Amino acid sequence: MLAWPAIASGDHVLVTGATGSGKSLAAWLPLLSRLSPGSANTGVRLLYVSPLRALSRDMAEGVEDCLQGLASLTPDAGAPLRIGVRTGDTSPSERAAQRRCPPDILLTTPETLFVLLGSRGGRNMLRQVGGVIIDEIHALAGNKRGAHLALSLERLQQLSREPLQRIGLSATARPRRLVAGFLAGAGRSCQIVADTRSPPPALSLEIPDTPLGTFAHAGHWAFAATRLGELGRQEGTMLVFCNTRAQVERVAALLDELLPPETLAVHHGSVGRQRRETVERGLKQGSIKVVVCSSSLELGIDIGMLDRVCQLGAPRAINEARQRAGRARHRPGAVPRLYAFPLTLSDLLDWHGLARALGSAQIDALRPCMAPVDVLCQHLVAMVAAGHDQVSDIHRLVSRAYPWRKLHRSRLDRILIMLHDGFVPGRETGRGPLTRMDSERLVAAADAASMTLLNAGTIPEWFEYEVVAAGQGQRLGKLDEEFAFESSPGQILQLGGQNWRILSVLPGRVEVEHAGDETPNLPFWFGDGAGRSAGMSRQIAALCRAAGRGHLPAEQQLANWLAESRASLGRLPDDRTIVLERFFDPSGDQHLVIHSLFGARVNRAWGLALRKRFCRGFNFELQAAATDNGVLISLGAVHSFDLESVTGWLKSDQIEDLLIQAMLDTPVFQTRLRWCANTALAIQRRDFQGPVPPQVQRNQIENLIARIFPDQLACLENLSGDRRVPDHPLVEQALSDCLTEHLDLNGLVRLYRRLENGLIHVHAIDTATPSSLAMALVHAPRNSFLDPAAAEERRTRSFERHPERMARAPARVPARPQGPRPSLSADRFEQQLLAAGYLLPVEAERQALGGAFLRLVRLRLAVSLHTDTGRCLWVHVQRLDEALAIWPAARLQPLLPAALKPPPVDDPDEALCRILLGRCRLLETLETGTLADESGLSQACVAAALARLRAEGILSRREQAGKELWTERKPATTAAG
DNA sequence: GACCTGCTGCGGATTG
Repeated sequence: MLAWPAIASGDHVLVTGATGSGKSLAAWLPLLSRLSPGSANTGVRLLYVSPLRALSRDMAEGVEDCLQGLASLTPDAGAPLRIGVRTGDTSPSERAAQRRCPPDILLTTPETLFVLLGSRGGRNMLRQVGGVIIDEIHALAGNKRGAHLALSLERLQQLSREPLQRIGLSATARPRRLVAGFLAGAGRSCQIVADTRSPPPALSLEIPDTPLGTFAHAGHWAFAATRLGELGRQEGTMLVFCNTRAQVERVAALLDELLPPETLAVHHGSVGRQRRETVERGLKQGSIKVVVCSSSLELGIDIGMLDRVCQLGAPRAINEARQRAGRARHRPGAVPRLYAFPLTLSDLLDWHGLARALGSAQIDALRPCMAPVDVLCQHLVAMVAAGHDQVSDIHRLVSRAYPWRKLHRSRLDRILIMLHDGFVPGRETGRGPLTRMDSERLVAAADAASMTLLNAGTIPEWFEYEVVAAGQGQRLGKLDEEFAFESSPGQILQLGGQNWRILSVLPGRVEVEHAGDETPNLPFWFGDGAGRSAGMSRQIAALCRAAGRGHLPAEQQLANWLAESRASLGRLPDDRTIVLERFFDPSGDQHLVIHSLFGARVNRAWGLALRKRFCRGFNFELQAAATDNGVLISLGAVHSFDLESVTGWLKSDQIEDLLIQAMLDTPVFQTRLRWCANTALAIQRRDFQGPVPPQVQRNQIENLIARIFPDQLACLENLSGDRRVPDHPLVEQALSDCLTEHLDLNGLVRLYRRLENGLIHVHAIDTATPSSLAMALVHAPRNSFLDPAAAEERRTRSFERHPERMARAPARVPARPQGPRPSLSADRFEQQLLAAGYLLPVEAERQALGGAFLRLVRLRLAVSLHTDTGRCLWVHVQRLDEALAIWPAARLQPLLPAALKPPPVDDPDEALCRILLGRCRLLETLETGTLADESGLSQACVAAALARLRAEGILSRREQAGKELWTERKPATTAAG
């Protein structure tokens, strides 16, 4: 194994390799062999940090076995090495024992390491540490949790009397240099040992008999359940991954009847810990055969060797697919197999993108997490409380941590001033200082140390209701605050695959009892959706580009769908193409879809920025939604714009400012600010009494906002122009989190630069009915909405309410004039004349209707209109008001009595639009030059009216042989599926 | 008519 010499050399080493490649052993063995057994025990010498408590626990057992194996080889080696696990689960008595007599090897989590560094006893334990293993480092390197760990490692390095060797383990780590830099710290070198021999997982696509569509039908679900039941009844164990907790519960309910009793279980983040551990044990021992789970069983904890892994829908990232597939046949050399259950056409496309990525060994790149202020605050308070009192020493230490390698001293000073001010400059209110400057020395507040220990870590808090079994007090799981709030006693709910009857809903707590087989409600949880990864999006876009060039996938349904989409849009969106599609709904509202395959974080940013721009341009709050495949903007009928100009409304250098203003209006900003304030210790999540209740924390965040950011809570009517964002490190951090985590600002700016440089092509098309790609956005789920309007208030709902033809006011519906009725043929001619606006004599003669016209003239229902440019047009008197507005100098023949001659309408532009629309309906296709010529109007005048009709979505334009052709768009129907 | 956002973490030191 290549890792051994690298680790034995004493360098920092990053070891990457597929799950089951033996990289754990490769890291542990050289380090264990170096620890001399039986030496005087003075402290921990080898530290292991994993992102999961359960992983540390499992690993301790594995290392114990390994040590016993080594001991049997060298029986006279003296006292065995002692192993300890320290996490939040460790009992107080065990903690005390570890302090008195530290183990040689300690396995822990990043948060507990921070806590240990924050106490005198913990620091004493850690002074001898010479090596640290960071497991599953990819789960930490790109986020605040990892940045937090990076500072802990620097503090550990300074504490330890030994040079600290760092070993990182990862299944997937890219960019490797970033992860290696993160592991070693600034200015230190790191060897990289990569095992690239892992075979790509095999995919089994499980496609239902009924064709897939935009949505999953009941039949598709039934197919998936039946097939999962078949697979589940086979020999061996099986995992079924779903993308949401709600979906896990739903699948479990469907599978329940298809599998032998007691062999099915549920595992996700809102199932109680005790139940989850029971499920993990049952799976490992084989008593439970099928577990339906969310990503809670994705990372490395030991659940034994699984025979089959299934995925409902499609994973949202390449690494996710790889990790999940790796759960099957978890042993070296075996090819993992993943049973894929696409439920929609878009899932099918995703799986083909994933197959490309897996086949070509692509993995998702981590995004670096740079210098988060809130994380630094937490460490600064802990460091000062632990006795660091010189700013220059602290600056030196902090800037060795990779995320802060560029930290400027003035920036650090500013943050220390904020802590000195108790987060609110120049105010007596708020909490007092956590640390203060006392004649060149830093001094911590009396409660600073305990605050850091009680509020360690960066994982944000979702205010959830605890579900508790009445009487026994057993914690069964958690419910979303909103779901719990809407629940009432007597209702049945399903949680963890079991049914519970609600007995009472108390603040923060729902008491339940077992509820047998009654039909339950399925809970919902509002989480944060990361969206599809950039790497996976690129694969899908590349696949679409190939399809656009005729290289359609072999899978027939997918090929048909892509071909059909290309036919209706004219082009498929891909990595170099954005397609703009506009259509009307049956009530006449306009909708714009930007087909952009760059993923939900880019599209969310795009939608919000456009929404802000529209809002300013039209003074109109419009509805919008964003998914991984596009943006939907719903407008009223009144707003007209040129479709091609849409991308030009934003400029790459204005996007950031627009998005800042857009984000300030959303609840996401307040939540992110609360998370930052929690991490920075500005607002405590826990105190000596236990968790601080949600309503108290919410009040505190409002108070904090009122002091540092009064504009944010001000009445909107008192504000004009942009809101001024205060110069406050926590506000800056919260905004940065909004723009780079919730949204992908940089991704959108890069996309816009490519648009502006012509590297991305824009294709615009007006469609009569939404394309099937657009239908996915028309029916987008509520988690994709970018505005506060509720699901029942969406403009897109008119597609469900009005299956009949698109309602568009006809150009004119004239009342029948009084008087003698003409003959039948004359009647038909009269209708045509009314509808057409005007007819050319040659057109009427061609139909031998000259006689019909003369009869109408005799009845004083029609006239010839001679324009001042010498054209002759036949016009019905009912439309003479419009005609005279357009041709005010025209001469009528025969002359009409004044009483019969109407005054011209007020709006000649509108009149021309109506007349031209009539011509268009008569002739089906119009050409600009011909129209100008026959009417005697200037080409510019005609073109302006046609453009207006197009902007309103009534006409569509195409070019043919250098000519501009116009047709009326067909009415929309409710195309679905 | 359907589809309806993942997971991970969490006192110490002393007294009675």
